[in-house]
Amino acid sequence: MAGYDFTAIEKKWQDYWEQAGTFRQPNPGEKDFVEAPKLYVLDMFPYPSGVGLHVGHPEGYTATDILCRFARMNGYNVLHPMGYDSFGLPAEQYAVEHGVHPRETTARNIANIERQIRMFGFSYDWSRRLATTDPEYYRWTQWIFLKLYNSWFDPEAQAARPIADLERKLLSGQLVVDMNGGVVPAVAARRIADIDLYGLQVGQMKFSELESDQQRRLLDEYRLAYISEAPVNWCPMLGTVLANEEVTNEGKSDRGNFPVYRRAMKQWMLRITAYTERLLEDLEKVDWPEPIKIMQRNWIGKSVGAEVKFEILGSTGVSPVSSGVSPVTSSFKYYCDDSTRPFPPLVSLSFEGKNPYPPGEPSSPDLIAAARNLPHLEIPGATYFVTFHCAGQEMLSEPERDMVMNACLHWHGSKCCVYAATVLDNHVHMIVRPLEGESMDRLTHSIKSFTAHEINKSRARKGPFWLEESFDHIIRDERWLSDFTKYICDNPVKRGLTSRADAYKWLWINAEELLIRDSAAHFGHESEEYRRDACDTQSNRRDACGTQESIVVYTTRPDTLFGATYMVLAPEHEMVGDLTTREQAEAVKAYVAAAANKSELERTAETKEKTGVFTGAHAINPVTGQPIPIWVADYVMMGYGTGAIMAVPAHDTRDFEFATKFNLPIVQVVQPPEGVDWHGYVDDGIAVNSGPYDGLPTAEFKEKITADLAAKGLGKRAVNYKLRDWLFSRQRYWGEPFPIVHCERCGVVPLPESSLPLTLPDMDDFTPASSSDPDALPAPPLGKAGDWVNTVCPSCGGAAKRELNTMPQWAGSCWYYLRYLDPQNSHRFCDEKIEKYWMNPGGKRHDAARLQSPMGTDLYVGGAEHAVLHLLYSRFWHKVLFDLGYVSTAEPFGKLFNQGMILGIAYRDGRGVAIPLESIDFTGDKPVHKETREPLITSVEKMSKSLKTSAVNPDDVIAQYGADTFRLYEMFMGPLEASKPWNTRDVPGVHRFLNRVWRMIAGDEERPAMIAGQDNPEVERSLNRLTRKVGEDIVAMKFNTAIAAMMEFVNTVYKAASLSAGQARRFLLLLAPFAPHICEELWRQLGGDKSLAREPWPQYDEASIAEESIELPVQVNGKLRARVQVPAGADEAAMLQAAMTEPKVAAALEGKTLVKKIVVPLKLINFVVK
RNA sequence: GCCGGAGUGGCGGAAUUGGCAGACGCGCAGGAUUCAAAAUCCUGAGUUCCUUACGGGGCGUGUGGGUUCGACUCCCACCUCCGGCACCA
Repeated sequence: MAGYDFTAIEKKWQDYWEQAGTFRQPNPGEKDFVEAPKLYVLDMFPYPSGVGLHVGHPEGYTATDILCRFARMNGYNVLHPMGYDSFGLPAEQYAVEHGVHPRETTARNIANIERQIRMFGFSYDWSRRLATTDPEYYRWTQWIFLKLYNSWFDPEAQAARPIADLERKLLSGQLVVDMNGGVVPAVAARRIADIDLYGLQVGQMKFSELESDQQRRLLDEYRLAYISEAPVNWCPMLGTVLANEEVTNEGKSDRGNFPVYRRAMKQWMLRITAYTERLLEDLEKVDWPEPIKIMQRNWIGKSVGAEVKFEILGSTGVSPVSSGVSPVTSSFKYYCDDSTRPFPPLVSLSFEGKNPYPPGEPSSPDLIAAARNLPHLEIPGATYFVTFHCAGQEMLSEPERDMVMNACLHWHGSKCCVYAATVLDNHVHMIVRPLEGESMDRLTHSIKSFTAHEINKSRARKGPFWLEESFDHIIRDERWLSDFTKYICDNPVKRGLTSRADAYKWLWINAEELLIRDSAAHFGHESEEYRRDACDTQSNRRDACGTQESIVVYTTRPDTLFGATYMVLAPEHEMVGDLTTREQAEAVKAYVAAAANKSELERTAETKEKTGVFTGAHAINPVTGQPIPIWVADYVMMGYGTGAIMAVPAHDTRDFEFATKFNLPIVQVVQPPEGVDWHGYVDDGIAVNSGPYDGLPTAEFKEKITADLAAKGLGKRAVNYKLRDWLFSRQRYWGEPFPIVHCERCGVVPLPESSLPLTLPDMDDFTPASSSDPDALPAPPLGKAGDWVNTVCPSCGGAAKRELNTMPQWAGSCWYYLRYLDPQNSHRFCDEKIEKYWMNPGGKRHDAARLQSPMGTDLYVGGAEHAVLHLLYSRFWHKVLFDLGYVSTAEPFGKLFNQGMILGIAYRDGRGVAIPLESIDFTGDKPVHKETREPLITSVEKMSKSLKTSAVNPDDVIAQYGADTFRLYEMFMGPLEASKPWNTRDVPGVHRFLNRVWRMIAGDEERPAMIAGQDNPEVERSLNRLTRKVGEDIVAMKFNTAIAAMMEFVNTVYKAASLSAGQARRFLLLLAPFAPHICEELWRQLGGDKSLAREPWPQYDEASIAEESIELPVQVNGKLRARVQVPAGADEAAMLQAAMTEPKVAAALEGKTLVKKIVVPLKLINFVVK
């Protein structure tokens, strides 16, 4: 296509801008910095792949460039940088395949993509260019990691604080350690009785009393970056673990489509979950497209519901044959034909069936499970059988068990009498009687606290030790006790019960039998009042101790509790083993093993068909008192809620399917609206079959039952999130190394900041281990760099090994917008003052805020594919930096704009084969194949190389039409946010427009330019209107209509065939942001002596836009009948007059009754007639 | 399945947010220029019916209903396509 010489012009002006430094933007503090309102316009930086630039990239880049050029002409200081997200898997894979070092391929790819980006003439400040692979860049990525590592999330402040603050608070006693290893505020005990021997609330420990090693471990549990052994997505083919986000729906790796398995592995995690609430709340502060906000909210997945406790019933052969109204008042019958007891039973019970306690040493799970069935009661003067679980990190060693046992045996004196104690499988079992005035409730706390203290004092280099989860039971028969005492006395090992097998079995069986008799007798005659007291005591204790004798479920529908007819545990649930009966053991074991071995793919592929297996155990529905079976099924996941559910088949689709398949009872508890079947009805309704709650609407019911359950200690309000902590390590070479060493003596040790950057070692063999075996172990490539791996510990100077994992690709992109602010700074990731200037609104001009956003970058443009991951991760890092005082805004990106995807058009024949453009005849209504004349189907699809017709290479388009045409075409295609097809056949249209502009101002061989000596009045009005329109459209990012308006203007000029040089110049300024090269050239031809990039944006004259007369549409009964000309200032009467006298209108009104006259001033008139 | 977004000429799309549907561009047709073509310039066109013509009427924004003097725009139900999430209790 003939026309102006865009190739030469574009080269000329790109060189000019580069040499003149036209777009270099000085920072505050630099000598050529000028005080002005700021505008920070950010593009999502590209990943420099080997393929080069895609047509999608320049779409967003052109949009931001237009806005930036517009802002400069409006007097803003504009920050508009570009860089490269150059670490990552594809670069490494490409390098592996081609046997070239990723550093080389990355450098090559960057060079190519930068050449392409520069061809477009974008007004980037190239002096701020960065690459995430540059050691001077990732030095600060590592630095931020250290900040994460050295911080914790202070729940009181709801913010990140240095970990040193936590340590200080713990050492000062402001915070103490509770029995679960949690850090809690030290509250003043309400009663003296709640304080234990060491002045703490019962069940708490002072941090300072812990070994230094234990202290360190405790602190590690609170860091924002921590190592955790958690189930992760392991991809053996890629030889790396992947984030959830990098695994596809089909359970394959995002890259390469390899199978991914769930495996427990030690990995670095970032505690993003600490920020869920703030990540959610602060979405209100930013100007983002609502759909993107919704996607982020969905990803975080907050739901409000309740946790409900279900008591477990019968597991080790003890099963109820009848049950009462509540677990507390249930009565039991047991059978037992054990004849090996050393002492005869003191109470006769009816024994049926077989022996639940087979010969041999009973295991702790057996005992615990049995204990769970027994009621908790607080009876004055009773003797108790108590079981504690030792919650240390490892199994106790033999000497430690003795230590614990002795500690328990010697725990007596003023408060209680300890008859016996033993330790078995990390469980402590004791027989204790509180002395007068003491309650067992308080005693158990003291015992825990005391014992833990004693043990922790003497344990070295092991994790902290706690006692938790007590099960205490009453032994009240004095005669039995004396027999027992006699037995102990007769025993060669006095009181110690070290011949555990016999002594223990004896102890247990008798204790249980006595207990049963006691309870039965007790409930036979106790008053209601006493029963309530017992209940209260029970629930209080559970709150304080945590419970293992019950299963806690999370539900968003506590209102359907009466319809919970069974329970389901996730296969990974820790209680599955304990619960399962011997009869079901095989089946459950097999099922759990199978679930663990399934890849994600297999597990999702089976969505259609529910699977599961019965554990043999039952729980008690807390509101109906009915026993319900406990199942294991993989449709319940360990990672969400508590890993256990109450199943309400009547009102949950999945439970309904499951119950139908396994023939479980389905009970309706919600009444749907008229005509709707209640089977599987999941929406709100009216409660039925729900006892006292019948008739309540769902929402109200939820509130009420949650409160009622809480009052009884059976549940509480709970909030859950789908968001999980961020798996932050990869077993790859091409990523940021962790600034961490592992020292045998000191454990995990961070490098000092002064030693950064920790650069990647130069390696010849950086290939990751690849295997098809799901059980292959990760072998990070860095492990092969021996010299690099072996180092000294910065803390003790001893031998240490470096962390072998690298950071994921997201790391570098989490903060690059901050580095652009001050990219050369070698002392700080970014200067404080500079950060404040660019990240906060401000500037002297009154209209500065027109383009600015309230915080962070003023505009961030990129594809919606980053709607969750990158944007969530960045916000998280930014908030941590904000909490620690390194940045001044709560959010990084004030305004976000998502460009739509550019699709390709493919023409396919009947068989679905894509036909190349050359073989298509477009002359008819429908495209047909040139040879076969077969009609072709036009389909719009994602661009890919396989669709011959749809893949577009920017290089080719620019070579043929130039950058200005490319820019203009992509902006003219449609709204920026919409997905739209690239149609190569439309490109010449905008090119033609630019040629028309050229001929209009510069002329060509055949025709002179249209420049006249004076303003053309018609052109003037049109130009004023255009000036307003283009300004408004740019601010609103409606570039397509701005371009259409400019085309209209040019058409007007062609009709008028003249415009003045001044008018031409004003027009060029309007077009320049869109098509800068041609405008610069024509500007020069019209006498400009420098770039127009900083010429003031043209003003328009409001008065000259107004038309003298307007055309008024006239409707009759809503149908357009005519148009009349009225003066612009016409009043209502004049408009009506003009309308009614119009012949066609008059004809339509003829003989009809005029009912109503609608007059919209200067817009329209409508007559309503009958 | 759930959550978003979108359906307007042969095609990409426009419509001041309830007031002239189809701006602008592609493609198409006709004309001018040319020996001819390309390029360029001008003109035409949603569709259908009546009319030789000039003109004029009907129908038209995925489908069906509703609100309104008036609906591409608001409400209800449904269909199709695109994107995201997906056994999240």
